[in-house]
Amino acid sequence: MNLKPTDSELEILNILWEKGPCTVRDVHEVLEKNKEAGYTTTLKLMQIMHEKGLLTRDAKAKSHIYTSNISQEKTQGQLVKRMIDNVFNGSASQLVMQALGHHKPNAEELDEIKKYLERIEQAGKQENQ
Amino acid sequence: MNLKPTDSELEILNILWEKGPCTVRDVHEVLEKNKEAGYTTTLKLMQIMHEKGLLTRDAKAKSHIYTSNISQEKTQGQLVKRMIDNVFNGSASQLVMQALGHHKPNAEELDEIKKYLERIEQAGKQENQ
DNA sequence: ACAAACCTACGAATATTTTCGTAAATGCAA
DNA sequence: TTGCATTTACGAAAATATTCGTAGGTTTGT
Repeated sequence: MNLKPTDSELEILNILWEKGPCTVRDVHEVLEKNKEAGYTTTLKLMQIMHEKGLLTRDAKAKSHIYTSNISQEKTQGQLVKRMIDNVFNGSASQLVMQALGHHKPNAEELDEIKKYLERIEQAGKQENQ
Repeated sequence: MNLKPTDSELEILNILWEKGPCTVRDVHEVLEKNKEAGYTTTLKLMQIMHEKGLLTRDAKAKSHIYTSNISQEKTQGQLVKRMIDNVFNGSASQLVMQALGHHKPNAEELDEIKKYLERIEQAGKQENQ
């Protein structure tokens, strides 16, 4: 699936990824904390997302229950890939540097990243033997 | 300046960042390599970008010469920040991992990233003394 | 000077996203 | 059952992005 969720759609996906299956009301209440929005606006958005295949829904209950139909990881991956291509001319490491420069990771995150790098490095050496 | 260039605008900005000041024709010829597009479409886009303040232009020459009015670094930074907030729930390191996972950096890039990380780490230790 | 080529400005059509009002259906409580 | 609250479906307005045609001006070559 070739995905390009809009900003509004992403807001909804984030809620569903975090909270799991939700009614429109559930989602709407979370959205309302951060911004003005009419209930039917949220409803319509989720209906459209359903049409697009971004969400599945269970209509058995009195209120329909929506679930994200795309994985958070895959979506993140595709958006990152798009950004590398469109904004960083294909250079993933440039993106990495920008991300690190802007938002310093804490010690724990640093460790995680370093381990990840070492694994990549080891794999690279293997290939060159 | 609060920036949110669209995909089309980003294509044009990328060209201007790489080639420096350009006429509409210059930009259009590069765009044409990768996609179908009418000349007046490119013209209109660049005019709108000029209105928005994304581009400056010199109308002295027979053909106007456009220049990006926003820095590549700053724009990249803002887009990365937006992605961290909207897609990775504020976690820069998650974005980093995704980026590294998708596009393995070569040895040189790896070195660069590791040095960067070490600098961050040292700075962090200083703070805790 | 004349025509061909090129450039800008501008309006408008098209597409997409976001928002909301209204009507119909459903569930619930008195 | 009757009325109120909630939900869905749907159409359409509003906002934004993209595309292109046409008119009018400038430059260039002959």
